[in-house]
Amino acid sequence: MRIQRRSRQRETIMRILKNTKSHPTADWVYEMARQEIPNISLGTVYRNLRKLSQEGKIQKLTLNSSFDRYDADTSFHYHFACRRCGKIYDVRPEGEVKILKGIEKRTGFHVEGVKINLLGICRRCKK
Amino acid sequence: MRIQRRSRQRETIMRILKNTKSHPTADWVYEMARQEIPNISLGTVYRNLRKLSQEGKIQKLTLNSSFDRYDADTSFHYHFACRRCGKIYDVRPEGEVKILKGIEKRTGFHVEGVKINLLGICRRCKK
DNA sequence: AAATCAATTAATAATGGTTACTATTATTAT
DNA sequence: ATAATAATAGTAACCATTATTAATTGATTT
Repeated sequence: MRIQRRSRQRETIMRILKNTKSHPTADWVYEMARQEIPNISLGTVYRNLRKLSQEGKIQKLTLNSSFDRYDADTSFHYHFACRRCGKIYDVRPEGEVKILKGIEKRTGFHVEGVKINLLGICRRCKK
Repeated sequence: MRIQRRSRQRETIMRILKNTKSHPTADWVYEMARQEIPNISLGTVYRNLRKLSQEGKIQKLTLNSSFDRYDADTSFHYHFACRRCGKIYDVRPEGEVKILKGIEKRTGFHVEGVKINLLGICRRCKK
């Protein structure tokens, strides 16, 4: 496609994603979008999530192999999945960014992207 | 199942995985196993890969969302996927292990597992 | 404002990796 | 050898995602 055209569906999907921190699945976005656009198609949700992800406006998360999640926060951060409650938490990086330089130096690879996924028990479930 | 029983199929799958560094897919393991056991079933491959993974004898990698890969090296290390040639490289950790302590300290989470997946261009493809 | 044209959509079929099912076979203990 | 049951082969089902297609819609041009 040459020209980007606006559509109510895509803008709704983008707004839904921006207004949540829950790292939702495509199906969750679909259900939310249906409350505004009852006859929106699931394929439309997937197509726009893919498009937005390719444009770098959102981030696609592949935490487990069963389904993908989406995140409107495109800044560099990690994701922590609680094994008990299933919630996905954001983890802000602190000094970890410089490890990438070390990896590049000793491997000779050009590192373009890093995904750091943590699994464990969140603070709330520990109690 | 209560008692673990031996099977030629599972032992073949385990040996195939141990003898490669290519982080193969289930289908690749299936094709290799068929050279020894021509009528082995793809379901058997999947079932045993899952079982071996649950027992901690192998590692399941979820690099992208389309299919899983398997690794008989269960030691802690990262994976680098070359965007051009598609090869998966192992990256040995150096000082990075201590970042987990920092993450645990500042989040209060109990971190049980970490997956670090890198994407970029490998040294060979850079030339 | 009407016409135009391609991007976008809704609806649905298809895809592909993985899992479940079931009758049969194989392994281990007795 | 027999009994008990784990494991298998073959196949169907599952399910998230993608592709297809005719219809619609949004921006641009006349």
